[in-house]
Amino acid sequence: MKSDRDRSVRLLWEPPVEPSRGPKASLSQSRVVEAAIKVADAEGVDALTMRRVAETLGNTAMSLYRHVPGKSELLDLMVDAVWGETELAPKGHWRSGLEFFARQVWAMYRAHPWTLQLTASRRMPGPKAMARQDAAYAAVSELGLAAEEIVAVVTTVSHFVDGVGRTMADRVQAERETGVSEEEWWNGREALWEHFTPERLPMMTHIWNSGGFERPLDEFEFGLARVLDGLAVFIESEERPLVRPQACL
Amino acid sequence: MKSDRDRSVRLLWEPPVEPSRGPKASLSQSRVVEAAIKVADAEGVDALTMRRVAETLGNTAMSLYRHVPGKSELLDLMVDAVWGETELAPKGHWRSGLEFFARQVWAMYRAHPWTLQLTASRRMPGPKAMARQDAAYAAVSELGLAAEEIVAVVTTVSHFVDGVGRTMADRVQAERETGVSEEEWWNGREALWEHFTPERLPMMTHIWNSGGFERPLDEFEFGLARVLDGLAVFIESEERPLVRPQACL
DNA sequence: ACACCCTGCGTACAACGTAAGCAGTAGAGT
DNA sequence: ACTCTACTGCTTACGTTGTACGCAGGGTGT
Repeated sequence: MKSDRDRSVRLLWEPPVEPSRGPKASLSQSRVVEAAIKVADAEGVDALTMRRVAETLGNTAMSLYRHVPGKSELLDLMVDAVWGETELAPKGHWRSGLEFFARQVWAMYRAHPWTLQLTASRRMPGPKAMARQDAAYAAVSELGLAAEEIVAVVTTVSHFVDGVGRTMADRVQAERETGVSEEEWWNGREALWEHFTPERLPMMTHIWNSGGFERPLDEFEFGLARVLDGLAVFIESEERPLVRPQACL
Repeated sequence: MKSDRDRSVRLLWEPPVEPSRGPKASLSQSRVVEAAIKVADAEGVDALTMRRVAETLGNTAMSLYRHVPGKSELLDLMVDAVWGETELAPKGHWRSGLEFFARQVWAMYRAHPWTLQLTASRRMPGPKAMARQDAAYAAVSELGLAAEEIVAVVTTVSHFVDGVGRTMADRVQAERETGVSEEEWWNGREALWEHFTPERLPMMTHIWNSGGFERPLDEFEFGLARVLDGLAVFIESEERPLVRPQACL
């Protein structure tokens, strides 16, 4: 149990050592991870099976277990690998730093939506994900905030980006699974629209008639600007309103 | 294909009709949905199998298929049922209305975290979820916003709440699966803490040493206040900065 | 009384992750 | 050169999932 998770830590934080004895491996850990990421990118998280990954490498499922302890650890490695693709924010104003952070995470989510469909909790954090997190905290480190306020500010941005990302990821997955675009799909739901009466759903029919659903604002851009505005109110206020610790769960 | 989804629509929006012929059913659709929600609440989304739901009802897996077309439709029904537990906001100031909306959704997520672990896209929306959505739009309907701005404002709040909710849901699931609390689990990761050096992760070690991780601010309360502040800046500004439509995906 | 449409359920199948074990290979030690 | 042994890729098999199929029997309308 304990050793399992510690193996994950070693897997993520320490470079794999090549054995000196025995036949050379035709695969390697990094090649397995790379192939798995390609499969997830191209075919979605549901297609990410050990058999499918092995197939793209010209091997059988069980051969992967020579390089990766199990699927869970493979996911840990995949997630940290894609975090490595993001850039760290340059020094500057807190707002541009947080915005940079948000845009990097958003870009990562768009390139690899499957990361959002994996359970995040208790996933062993790797060095690249941690470096990214550290850089985000650094962006708001010189404003005289208390440590827990620094955490709260970055967390707020993260939660918003996660929220938009999840919606986007679900959409991408649905489009791939059905082969039907979002718009086409909803257009085909006549049976649903029949229930959209002004009596039942006054606001939604009004918005619909005004075209508010057809020409939506960019969810990420709009929301990010608002969230940063809200953080600015907090950060730049004279007397900061302190929200004190409280049971959260 | 098409008829499948239309059946979902009928399932959700039209009350089920009792057949007049044949033996009385010992189960009913609502009893199946109720039992499924209980299982998901108590044992998590992974335990939500047809066999397990049937077991709690004293039946076998296949007997459920007399009342529900498949697992996907059962999930549709479960999600709409829990939306029905939330209250609609009373009329009032936009901010209190949006806050009420956010708190209702948050309460629902806390009571039924599994809703966040289901893929949301293309899940057939039911009447109760729609009523809730309509009420949220109504909260900001009298501010002179354009239709697409109304949508964007509510969407921003939703994304934030979804983000916090997801994190919470993952945490709950992990605690149930492992039987180990979040704190205990991280405390047991000595192998991980060895890599937390000030050179590698300066901000995180600083925050750690300042106790910023031990006494965190309430993620939901802090973030919600910031998001609403940011929306206030937008809503109450003289000349509203218009973010025009743009490719989002 | 008959036909028919219900009911619940047993069996079966194709995925999935992965435990166990096996034959072959190539560097290390002598 | 020879053996030992760590290491390779792979086969087989198991338990769990959603659910298609079809059957025996029950209750209602005619």
